[in-house]
Amino acid sequence: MKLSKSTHYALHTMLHLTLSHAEGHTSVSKLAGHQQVSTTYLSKILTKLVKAGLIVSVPGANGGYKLKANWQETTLLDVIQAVEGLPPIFDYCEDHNPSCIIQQSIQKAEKNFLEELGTMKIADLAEEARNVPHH
Amino acid sequence: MKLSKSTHYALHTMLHLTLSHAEGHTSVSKLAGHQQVSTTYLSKILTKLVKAGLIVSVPGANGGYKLKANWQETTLLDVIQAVEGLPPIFDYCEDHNPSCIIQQSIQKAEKNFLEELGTMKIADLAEEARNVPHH
DNA sequence: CCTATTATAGATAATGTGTGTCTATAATAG
DNA sequence: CTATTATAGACACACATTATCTATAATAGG
Ligand code: SF4
Ligand code: SF4
Repeated sequence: MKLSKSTHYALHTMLHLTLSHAEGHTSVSKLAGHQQVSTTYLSKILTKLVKAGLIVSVPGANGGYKLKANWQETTLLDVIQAVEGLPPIFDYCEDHNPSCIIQQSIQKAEKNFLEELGTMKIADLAEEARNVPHH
Repeated sequence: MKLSKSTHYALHTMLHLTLSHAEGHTSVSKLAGHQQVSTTYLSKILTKLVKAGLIVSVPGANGGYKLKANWQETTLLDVIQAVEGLPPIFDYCEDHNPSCIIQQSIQKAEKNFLEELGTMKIADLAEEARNVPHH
């Protein structure tokens, strides 16, 4: 029961891209500079965000990454699922008995958890982060 | 982001012990017989439940496991935390910046998730399971 | 064009965790 | 005393995560 280190990198990158959105593209080397992660490893994670449609990439000189068109709508859930794939939290159960009370109970809690993450917009977090020192 | 297979075994065992609570102790070999798991492996998981105080063990002939005294209060959260340890879902963050907005947001959702699991009593699940075919 | 820059993709390795087995020990009932 | 049962430790295995290295493709600018 955890969120991976990769997800942590992705969330920080999304927060940074949102805060510096007006400045155009940002290269992976600059994005990695804000965290303790290599450029090659971070680039693999960012490619997942690109394929999920959360950010846009431009190769070549002066290229890099920027947020997608309607970036204001992106939520924590979008980023988490882009990196980790679709859940499920209750890993072992392969849905082979829909009437099972254990499965039902955990999936109910899981659903609420994901829905709450789906209401948390990166743009809102960035707005709050402007007012607070960050490391 | 997942719950382990061991947790699955633990939940099924707790459900079974609750359903057959009137019958006294049950040996690990019988409990393992209801699932596809070896006795030695399941016994390690059950020992965690014993140390967490959720069940009681008696060694020796005619020994086995039974639920603790006020077994009606045990929740899904109790079982999960007994097996997996205390969370955290957001693994990488070691609490080193309480003002971080990412940490705050995820911990808020996590707190609600755990609280919901804390309201789900095994005894209630067992009561519902009596009315439904189970595999 | 040519070159520097940048993203992408593949192969590969290191690490850690979950899963599982085997064996030995301790405790209890009869 | 013996059979039964829980507990504990050592160990092995599979798998996912993390990470590095290298090669390739695409773009900007001269
Ligand atoms: S018994 Fe229930 S929880 Fe276990 S695998 Fe089947 S459906 Fe899932
Ligand atoms: S920056 Fe925030 S989320 Fe990342 S490790 Fe620090 S406190 Fe945790």
